[in-house]
Amino acid sequence: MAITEVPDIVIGRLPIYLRALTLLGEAGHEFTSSQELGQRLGIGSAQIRKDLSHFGEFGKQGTGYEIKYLRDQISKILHVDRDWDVALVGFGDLGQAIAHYAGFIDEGFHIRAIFDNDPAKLGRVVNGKVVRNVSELPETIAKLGIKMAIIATPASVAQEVADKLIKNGVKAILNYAPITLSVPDSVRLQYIDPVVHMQRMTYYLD
Amino acid sequence: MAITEVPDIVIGRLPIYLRALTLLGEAGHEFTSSQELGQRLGIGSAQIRKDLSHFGEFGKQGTGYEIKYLRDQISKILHVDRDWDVALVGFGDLGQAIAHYAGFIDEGFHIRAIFDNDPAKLGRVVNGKVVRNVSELPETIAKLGIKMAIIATPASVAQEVADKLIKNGVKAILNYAPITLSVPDSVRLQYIDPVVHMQRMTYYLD
DNA sequence: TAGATTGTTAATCGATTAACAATC
DNA sequence: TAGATTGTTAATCGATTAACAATC
Repeated sequence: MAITEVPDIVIGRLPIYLRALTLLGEAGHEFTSSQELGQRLGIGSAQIRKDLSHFGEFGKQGTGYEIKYLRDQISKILHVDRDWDVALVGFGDLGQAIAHYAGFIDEGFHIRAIFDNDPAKLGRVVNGKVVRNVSELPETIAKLGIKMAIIATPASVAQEVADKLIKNGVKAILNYAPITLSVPDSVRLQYIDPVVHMQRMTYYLD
Repeated sequence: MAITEVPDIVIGRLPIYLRALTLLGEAGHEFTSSQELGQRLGIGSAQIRKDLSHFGEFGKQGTGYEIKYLRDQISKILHVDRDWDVALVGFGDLGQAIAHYAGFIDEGFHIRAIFDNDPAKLGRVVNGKVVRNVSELPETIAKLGIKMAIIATPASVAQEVADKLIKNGVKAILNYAPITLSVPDSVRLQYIDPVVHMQRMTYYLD
Protein backbone atom coordinates (compact mmCIF):
# COMPACT_ATOMS: atom_id res chain seq x y z
CA MET A 1 0.00 0.00 0.00
CA ALA A 2 1.60 3.21 -1.15
CA ILE A 3 1.56 6.28 1.05
CA THR A 4 -1.21 8.47 -0.26
CA GLU A 5 -1.04 12.16 0.40
CA VAL A 6 -4.31 13.70 1.50
CA PRO A 7 -5.38 16.22 -1.17
CA ASP A 8 -5.08 19.83 -0.07
CA ILE A 9 -8.63 20.45 -1.18
CA VAL A 10 -9.74 17.98 1.49
CA ILE A 11 -7.62 19.74 4.12
CA GLY A 12 -9.31 22.96 3.08
CA ARG A 13 -12.74 21.57 3.98
CA LEU A 14 -11.78 20.31 7.43
CA PRO A 15 -11.87 23.78 9.04
CA ILE A 16 -15.38 24.21 7.65
CA TYR A 17 -16.45 20.93 9.20
CA LEU A 18 -14.84 21.98 12.45
CA ARG A 19 -16.74 25.25 12.47
CA ALA A 20 -20.04 23.52 11.79
CA LEU A 21 -19.41 20.94 14.53
CA THR A 22 -18.59 23.66 17.04
CA LEU A 23 -21.80 25.45 16.14
CA LEU A 24 -23.88 22.27 16.45
CA GLY A 25 -22.23 21.49 19.77
CA GLU A 26 -22.96 24.97 21.10
CA ALA A 27 -26.55 24.51 20.03
CA GLY A 28 -26.73 21.51 22.34
CA HIS A 29 -26.67 18.71 19.75
CA GLU A 30 -24.82 15.56 20.71
CA PHE A 31 -24.80 13.56 17.46
CA THR A 32 -24.87 14.43 13.79
CA SER A 33 -24.69 12.62 10.45
CA SER A 34 -22.91 13.22 7.17
CA GLN A 35 -26.31 14.02 5.77
CA GLU A 36 -27.15 16.70 8.34
CA LEU A 37 -23.68 18.20 8.09
CA GLY A 38 -23.83 18.19 4.32
CA GLN A 39 -27.19 19.89 4.29
CA ARG A 40 -25.93 22.70 6.51
CA LEU A 41 -22.80 23.20 4.45
CA GLY A 42 -24.25 22.72 1.01
CA ILE A 43 -21.99 19.72 0.40
CA GLY A 44 -22.85 16.14 -0.52
CA SER A 45 -22.92 13.64 2.34
CA ALA A 46 -20.73 11.24 0.37
CA GLN A 47 -18.04 13.86 0.09
CA ILE A 48 -17.97 14.40 3.82
CA ARG A 49 -17.66 10.67 4.50
CA LYS A 50 -14.98 10.36 1.83
CA ASP A 51 -13.02 13.28 3.24
CA LEU A 52 -13.09 11.87 6.77
CA SER A 53 -12.14 8.40 5.52
CA HIS A 54 -8.68 9.73 4.69
CA PHE A 55 -7.95 9.95 8.39
CA GLY A 56 -9.80 7.07 10.01
CA GLU A 57 -13.24 5.89 11.03
CA PHE A 58 -15.04 8.35 13.25
CA GLY A 59 -18.67 7.35 12.93
CA LYS A 60 -21.01 4.52 13.74
CA GLN A 61 -23.48 2.94 11.34
CA GLY A 62 -27.02 3.83 12.16
CA THR A 63 -26.21 6.71 14.52
CA GLY A 64 -23.63 8.88 12.76
CA TYR A 65 -20.95 10.92 14.52
CA GLU A 66 -20.61 12.02 18.12
CA ILE A 67 -20.07 15.74 17.68
CA LYS A 68 -17.63 16.31 20.51
CA TYR A 69 -15.50 13.33 19.52
CA LEU A 70 -15.37 14.21 15.82
CA ARG A 71 -14.57 17.78 16.69
CA ASP A 72 -11.63 16.73 18.82
CA GLN A 73 -10.34 14.38 16.15
CA ILE A 74 -10.44 17.01 13.41
CA SER A 75 -8.75 19.47 15.76
CA LYS A 76 -5.91 17.01 16.23
CA ILE A 77 -5.63 16.34 12.51
CA LEU A 78 -5.37 20.06 11.77
CA HIS A 79 -2.97 20.64 14.68
CA VAL A 80 -5.31 23.14 16.25
CA ASP A 81 -5.50 21.22 19.52
CA ARG A 82 -2.77 23.60 20.70
CA ASP A 83 -1.99 27.33 20.63
CA TRP A 84 -0.09 29.04 17.83
CA ASP A 85 2.03 32.17 18.04
CA VAL A 86 1.58 34.59 15.16
CA ALA A 87 3.41 37.68 13.94
CA LEU A 88 1.49 40.54 12.32
CA VAL A 89 3.20 42.85 9.86
CA GLY A 90 1.41 46.06 8.97
CA PHE A 91 -0.59 48.11 11.43
CA GLY A 92 -2.86 50.18 9.22
CA ASP A 93 -6.64 49.98 9.49
CA LEU A 94 -6.62 46.35 8.47
CA GLY A 95 -3.74 45.37 10.72
CA GLN A 96 -5.45 47.01 13.66
CA ALA A 97 -8.69 45.17 12.98
CA ILE A 98 -6.75 41.91 12.80
CA ALA A 99 -4.93 42.69 16.05
CA HIS A 100 -8.27 43.21 17.79
CA TYR A 101 -10.07 40.25 16.23
CA ALA A 102 -11.31 38.01 19.02
CA GLY A 103 -11.94 35.11 16.63
CA PHE A 104 -8.23 34.41 16.39
CA ILE A 105 -7.74 34.13 20.12
CA ASP A 106 -10.83 31.94 20.50
CA GLU A 107 -9.28 29.45 18.09
CA GLY A 108 -5.83 29.53 19.66
CA PHE A 109 -4.06 31.96 17.33
CA HIS A 110 -2.20 34.54 19.41
CA ILE A 111 -0.58 37.58 17.90
CA ARG A 112 2.69 37.85 19.80
CA ALA A 113 4.46 40.52 17.77
CA ILE A 114 3.33 43.44 15.64
CA PHE A 115 5.48 45.34 13.16
CA ASP A 116 5.12 48.50 11.11
CA ASN A 117 7.51 51.02 9.61
CA ASP A 118 5.51 54.16 10.34
CA PRO A 119 7.26 56.01 13.20
CA ALA A 120 3.89 57.42 14.32
CA LYS A 121 2.64 53.91 15.10
CA LEU A 122 5.68 52.52 16.86
CA GLY A 123 5.32 51.95 20.57
CA ARG A 124 1.55 51.75 20.52
CA VAL A 125 0.22 48.90 22.62
CA VAL A 126 -2.51 46.41 21.66
CA ASN A 127 -3.53 43.61 23.99
CA GLY A 128 -0.21 43.96 25.73
CA LYS A 129 1.83 43.86 22.51
CA VAL A 130 3.97 46.80 21.38
CA VAL A 131 4.15 47.85 17.77
CA ARG A 132 7.80 47.47 16.77
CA ASN A 133 9.84 48.74 13.86
CA VAL A 134 10.22 46.25 11.02
CA SER A 135 13.96 46.45 11.59
CA GLU A 136 13.42 44.46 14.78
CA LEU A 137 11.48 41.74 12.95
CA PRO A 138 14.31 39.25 12.39
CA GLU A 139 15.57 39.01 15.93
CA THR A 140 12.09 39.24 17.47
CA ILE A 141 10.43 36.41 15.58
CA ALA A 142 13.55 34.26 15.64
CA LYS A 143 13.74 34.67 19.41
CA LEU A 144 10.04 33.88 19.89
CA GLY A 145 10.26 30.94 17.50
CA ILE A 146 7.28 32.17 15.51
CA LYS A 147 6.18 29.95 12.61
CA MET A 148 3.07 31.77 11.37
CA ALA A 149 2.66 35.33 10.13
CA ILE A 150 0.02 37.64 8.72
CA ILE A 151 0.96 40.24 6.14
CA ALA A 152 -1.26 43.32 6.13
CA THR A 153 1.06 45.75 4.38
CA PRO A 154 0.72 47.56 1.06
CA ALA A 155 1.38 45.32 -1.96
CA SER A 156 4.58 47.22 -2.72
CA VAL A 157 6.45 45.82 0.28
CA ALA A 158 4.70 42.48 0.75
CA GLN A 159 7.26 40.32 -1.11
CA GLU A 160 10.12 41.88 0.78
CA VAL A 161 8.33 41.31 4.09
CA ALA A 162 7.58 37.70 3.13
CA ASP A 163 11.23 37.08 2.30
CA LYS A 164 12.29 38.46 5.65
CA LEU A 165 9.73 36.38 7.54
CA ILE A 166 10.75 33.20 5.78
CA LYS A 167 14.43 33.84 6.31
CA ASN A 168 13.73 34.01 10.02
CA GLY A 169 11.80 30.78 10.36
CA VAL A 170 8.20 31.49 9.35
CA LYS A 171 6.58 28.49 7.64
CA ALA A 172 3.04 29.74 7.01
CA ILE A 173 1.82 33.12 5.79
CA LEU A 174 -1.65 34.59 5.51
CA ASN A 175 -1.32 37.39 2.98
CA TYR A 176 -3.80 40.26 2.83
CA ALA A 177 -1.71 42.31 0.40
CA PRO A 178 -3.23 42.28 -3.10
CA ILE A 179 -0.30 40.62 -4.84
CA THR A 180 0.80 37.08 -5.65
CA LEU A 181 3.85 36.22 -3.56
CA SER A 182 6.68 33.91 -4.48
CA VAL A 183 7.72 31.56 -1.66
CA PRO A 184 9.56 28.23 -1.42
CA ASP A 185 7.49 25.02 -1.57
CA SER A 186 8.27 24.44 2.10
CA VAL A 187 6.25 27.51 3.09
CA ARG A 188 2.45 27.46 3.19
CA LEU A 189 0.67 30.47 1.78
CA GLN A 190 -2.94 31.60 1.83
CA TYR A 191 -4.48 34.73 0.37
CA ILE A 192 -7.28 37.01 1.45
CA ASP A 193 -8.24 39.68 -1.05
CA PRO A 194 -11.78 40.99 -0.75
CA VAL A 195 -11.58 42.72 -4.13
CA VAL A 196 -10.91 39.39 -5.81
CA HIS A 197 -14.04 37.95 -4.20
CA MET A 198 -16.13 40.93 -5.24
CA GLN A 199 -14.89 40.74 -8.83
CA ARG A 200 -15.65 37.07 -8.92
CA MET A 201 -19.27 37.86 -8.10
CA THR A 202 -19.85 40.79 -10.45
CA TYR A 203 -19.37 38.44 -13.40
CA TYR A 204 -22.78 36.99 -12.55
CA LEU A 205 -24.48 40.35 -12.04
CA ASP A 206 -25.61 42.81 -14.66
CA MET B 1 -22.85 24.00 -30.84
CA ALA B 2 -24.37 23.83 -27.38
CA ILE B 3 -24.10 26.76 -25.02
CA THR B 4 -21.27 25.98 -22.66
CA GLU B 5 -21.22 27.63 -19.28
CA VAL B 6 -17.84 28.95 -18.25
CA PRO B 7 -16.74 27.04 -15.11
CA ASP B 8 -16.82 29.15 -11.95
CA ILE B 9 -13.29 28.09 -11.17
CA VAL B 10 -12.20 29.88 -14.34
CA ILE B 11 -14.12 33.00 -13.32
CA GLY B 12 -12.31 32.82 -10.00
CA ARG B 13 -8.93 33.13 -11.72
CA LEU B 14 -9.82 36.12 -13.87
CA PRO B 15 -9.51 38.66 -11.01
CA ILE B 16 -6.04 37.27 -10.34
CA TYR B 17 -5.08 37.75 -13.97
CA LEU B 18 -6.51 41.25 -13.82
CA ARG B 19 -4.45 42.11 -10.75
CA ALA B 20 -1.27 40.79 -12.35
CA LEU B 21 -1.91 42.70 -15.56
CA THR B 22 -2.51 45.92 -13.66
CA LEU B 23 0.76 45.42 -11.80
CA LEU B 24 2.68 44.71 -15.00
CA GLY B 25 1.13 47.74 -16.63
CA GLU B 26 2.06 49.97 -13.72
CA ALA B 27 5.60 48.62 -13.98
CA GLY B 28 5.72 49.99 -17.51
CA HIS B 29 5.43 46.72 -19.47
CA GLU B 30 3.45 46.84 -22.69
CA PHE B 31 3.23 43.16 -23.67
CA THR B 32 3.19 39.88 -21.79
CA SER B 33 2.79 36.19 -22.58
CA SER B 34 0.91 33.31 -21.00
CA GLN B 35 4.30 32.01 -19.95
CA GLU B 36 5.36 35.18 -18.15
CA LEU B 37 1.98 35.57 -16.52
CA GLY B 38 1.98 31.93 -15.46
CA GLN B 39 5.42 32.21 -13.94
CA ARG B 40 4.39 35.19 -11.84
CA LEU B 41 1.19 33.53 -10.67
CA GLY B 42 2.49 30.02 -10.19
CA ILE B 43 0.06 28.72 -12.81
CA GLY B 44 0.68 26.79 -16.02
CA SER B 45 0.76 28.81 -19.23
CA ALA B 46 -1.62 26.35 -20.90
CA GLN B 47 -4.18 26.96 -18.20
CA ILE B 48 -4.10 30.70 -18.75
CA ARG B 49 -4.56 30.29 -22.49
CA LYS B 50 -7.35 27.79 -21.95
CA ASP B 51 -9.10 30.07 -19.46
CA LEU B 52 -8.97 33.03 -21.82
CA SER B 53 -10.14 30.92 -24.76
CA HIS B 54 -13.56 30.66 -23.12
CA PHE B 55 -14.13 34.32 -23.93
CA GLY B 56 -12.38 34.95 -27.21
CA GLU B 57 -8.96 35.44 -28.78
CA PHE B 58 -6.96 38.17 -27.11
CA GLY B 59 -3.38 37.40 -28.13
CA LYS B 60 -1.17 37.26 -31.14
CA GLN B 61 1.10 34.39 -32.09
CA GLY B 62 4.72 35.20 -31.57
CA THR B 63 4.15 38.33 -29.47
CA GLY B 64 1.64 37.39 -26.78
CA TYR B 65 -0.88 39.79 -25.24
CA GLU B 66 -1.01 43.55 -25.18
CA ILE B 67 -1.39 44.24 -21.47
CA LYS B 68 -3.69 47.22 -21.65
CA TYR B 69 -6.00 45.54 -24.14
CA LEU B 70 -6.23 42.25 -22.25
CA ARG B 71 -6.82 44.13 -19.02
CA ASP B 72 -9.72 46.03 -20.55
CA GLN B 73 -11.21 42.86 -21.99
CA ILE B 74 -11.10 40.99 -18.68
CA SER B 75 -12.58 44.01 -16.93
CA LYS B 76 -15.51 43.91 -19.32
CA ILE B 77 -15.96 40.17 -18.90
CA LEU B 78 -16.08 40.52 -15.11
CA HIS B 79 -18.34 43.60 -15.32
CA VAL B 80 -15.84 45.69 -13.44
CA ASP B 81 -15.61 48.26 -16.22
CA ARG B 82 -18.18 50.18 -14.18
CA ASP B 83 -18.79 51.22 -10.57
CA TRP B 84 -20.70 49.11 -8.07
CA ASP B 85 -22.68 50.30 -5.06
CA VAL B 86 -22.22 48.22 -1.94
CA ALA B 87 -23.94 48.00 1.43
CA LEU B 88 -21.95 47.19 4.57
CA VAL B 89 -23.65 45.57 7.54
CA GLY B 90 -21.73 45.53 10.82
CA PHE B 91 -19.56 48.39 12.01
CA GLY B 92 -17.27 46.76 14.54
CA ASP B 93 -13.48 46.77 14.15
CA LEU B 94 -13.71 44.76 10.95
CA GLY B 95 -16.56 46.77 9.48
CA GLN B 96 -14.68 49.98 10.14
CA ALA B 97 -11.55 48.64 8.46
CA ILE B 98 -13.65 47.64 5.46
CA ALA B 99 -15.31 51.06 5.34
CA HIS B 100 -11.89 52.70 5.23
CA TYR B 101 -10.29 50.30 2.77
CA ALA B 102 -9.05 52.27 -0.22
CA GLY B 103 -8.63 49.12 -2.32
CA PHE B 104 -12.38 48.89 -2.80
CA ILE B 105 -12.75 52.40 -4.12
CA ASP B 106 -9.75 51.98 -6.43
CA GLU B 107 -11.50 49.04 -8.07
CA GLY B 108 -14.88 50.72 -8.32
CA PHE B 109 -16.64 49.28 -5.27
CA HIS B 110 -18.29 52.08 -3.34
CA ILE B 111 -19.82 51.59 0.07
CA ARG B 112 -22.99 53.65 -0.11
CA ALA B 113 -24.74 52.55 3.08
CA ILE B 114 -23.55 51.28 6.48
CA PHE B 115 -25.69 49.53 9.07
CA ASP B 116 -25.25 48.45 12.67
CA ASN B 117 -27.59 47.84 15.59
CA ASP B 118 -25.41 49.34 18.32
CA PRO B 119 -26.97 52.70 19.33
CA ALA B 120 -23.51 53.99 20.24
CA LYS B 121 -22.39 53.69 16.64
CA LEU B 122 -25.44 55.13 14.91
CA GLY B 123 -24.99 58.49 13.29
CA ARG B 124 -21.23 58.23 12.96
CA VAL B 125 -19.95 59.37 9.60
CA VAL B 126 -17.38 57.62 7.39
CA ASN B 127 -16.39 59.01 4.01
CA GLY B 128 -19.64 60.93 3.96
CA LYS B 129 -21.80 57.92 4.86
CA VAL B 130 -23.83 57.77 8.05
CA VAL B 131 -24.08 54.60 10.12
CA ARG B 132 -27.78 53.71 10.15
CA ASN B 133 -29.84 51.36 12.26
CA VAL B 134 -30.44 47.96 10.71
CA SER B 135 -34.15 48.73 10.87
CA GLU B 136 -33.58 51.20 8.04
CA LEU B 137 -31.85 48.60 5.88
CA PRO B 138 -34.82 47.49 3.76
CA GLU B 139 -35.96 50.87 2.56
CA THR B 140 -32.42 52.23 2.21
CA ILE B 141 -30.97 49.54 -0.01
CA ALA B 142 -34.17 49.14 -1.96
CA LYS B 143 -34.19 52.87 -2.64
CA LEU B 144 -30.53 52.93 -3.66
CA GLY B 145 -30.99 49.79 -5.80
CA ILE B 146 -28.00 48.12 -4.15
CA LYS B 147 -27.13 44.67 -5.51
CA MET B 148 -23.97 43.85 -3.49
CA ALA B 149 -23.44 43.67 0.25
CA ILE B 150 -20.74 42.86 2.75
CA ILE B 151 -21.65 41.15 6.03
CA ALA B 152 -19.28 41.90 8.91
CA THR B 153 -21.57 41.05 11.81
CA PRO B 154 -21.25 38.36 14.48
CA ALA B 155 -22.11 34.87 13.24
CA SER B 156 -25.25 34.82 15.37
CA VAL B 157 -27.08 37.39 13.25
CA ALA B 158 -25.46 36.80 9.85
CA GLN B 159 -28.18 34.54 8.42
CA GLU B 160 -30.91 36.92 9.47
CA VAL B 161 -29.03 39.83 7.90
CA ALA B 162 -28.47 37.85 4.69
CA ASP B 163 -32.19 37.05 4.47
CA LYS B 164 -33.07 40.70 4.87
CA LEU B 165 -30.54 41.79 2.26
CA ILE B 166 -31.76 39.26 -0.27
CA LYS B 167 -35.37 40.13 0.33
CA ASN B 168 -34.56 43.70 -0.60
CA GLY B 169 -32.77 43.01 -3.84
CA VAL B 170 -29.17 42.07 -3.01
CA LYS B 171 -27.77 39.51 -5.46
CA ALA B 172 -24.19 39.08 -4.20
CA ILE B 173 -22.85 38.83 -0.66
CA LEU B 174 -19.34 38.82 0.71
CA ASN B 175 -19.63 37.21 4.13
CA TYR B 176 -17.01 37.78 6.83
CA ALA B 177 -19.09 36.13 9.56
CA PRO B 178 -17.70 32.68 10.48
CA ILE B 179 -20.76 30.69 9.50
CA THR B 180 -22.05 28.97 6.38
CA LEU B 181 -25.06 30.85 5.06
CA SER B 182 -28.02 29.47 3.22
CA VAL B 183 -29.08 31.52 0.20
CA PRO B 184 -31.07 30.91 -3.00
CA ASP B 185 -29.17 29.76 -6.09
CA SER B 186 -29.83 33.12 -7.68
CA VAL B 187 -27.63 34.85 -5.10
CA ARG B 188 -23.84 34.78 -5.31
CA LEU B 189 -21.98 34.19 -2.09
CA GLN B 190 -18.31 34.39 -1.14
CA TYR B 191 -16.68 33.80 2.21
CA ILE B 192 -13.73 35.35 3.99
CA ASP B 193 -12.74 33.68 7.23
CA PRO B 194 -9.12 34.16 8.27
CA VAL B 195 -9.37 31.43 10.90
CA VAL B 196 -10.25 28.89 8.21
CA HIS B 197 -7.15 29.88 6.27
CA MET B 198 -4.95 29.64 9.34
CA GLN B 199 -6.32 26.21 10.23
CA ARG B 200 -5.74 25.04 6.70
CA MET B 201 -2.06 25.87 7.09
CA THR B 202 -1.42 24.43 10.55
CA TYR B 203 -2.12 20.96 9.15
CA TYR B 204 1.24 21.18 7.41
CA LEU B 205 3.12 22.56 10.44
CA ASP B 206 4.25 20.68 13.49
C1' DT C 1 -35.58 -7.16 14.23
C1' DA C 2 -36.11 -2.95 11.19
C1' DG C 3 -34.26 1.35 10.13
C1' DA C 4 -30.50 4.21 9.63
C1' DT C 5 -26.03 5.46 8.40
C1' DT C 6 -21.36 4.41 7.90
C1' DG C 7 -16.97 3.50 5.03
C1' DT C 8 -15.62 2.18 0.53
C1' DT C 9 -15.76 0.88 -4.26
C1' DA C 10 -16.52 1.92 -8.89
C1' DA C 11 -18.43 5.10 -12.17
C1' DT C 12 -18.83 9.60 -13.56
C1' DC C 13 -17.64 13.98 -14.17
C1' DG C 14 -14.70 17.89 -14.78
C1' DA C 15 -10.32 20.23 -14.71
C1' DT C 16 -5.43 20.39 -15.91
C1' DT C 17 -1.73 19.52 -18.93
C1' DA C 18 0.98 18.31 -22.99
C1' DA C 19 1.51 18.79 -27.58
C1' DC C 20 1.26 20.98 -31.94
C1' DA C 21 -0.55 23.17 -36.15
C1' DA C 22 -1.34 27.84 -37.26
C1' DT C 23 0.54 32.20 -37.74
C1' DC C 24 2.40 36.63 -36.25
C1' DT D 1 12.79 33.68 -43.04
C1' DA D 2 13.42 31.87 -38.17
C1' DG D 3 11.74 32.18 -33.67
C1' DA D 4 8.12 32.72 -30.63
C1' DT D 5 3.68 32.11 -28.91
C1' DT D 6 -1.07 31.60 -29.59
C1' DG D 7 -5.59 28.84 -29.49
C1' DT D 8 -7.19 24.22 -29.42
C1' DT D 9 -7.30 19.25 -29.31
C1' DA D 10 -6.68 15.07 -27.03
C1' DA D 11 -4.75 12.72 -23.14
C1' DT D 12 -4.16 12.63 -18.44
C1' DC D 13 -5.15 13.35 -14.02
C1' DG D 14 -7.90 14.04 -9.98
C1' DA D 15 -12.16 15.00 -7.60
C1' DT D 16 -17.06 14.14 -6.90
C1' DT D 17 -20.90 11.21 -6.71
C1' DA D 18 -23.83 7.13 -6.62
C1' DA D 19 -24.50 2.88 -4.85
C1' DC D 20 -24.30 -0.70 -1.52
C1' DA D 21 -22.54 -4.23 1.70
C1' DA D 22 -21.55 -4.00 6.46
C1' DT D 23 -23.23 -3.15 10.86
C1' DC D 24 -24.81 -0.39 14.75
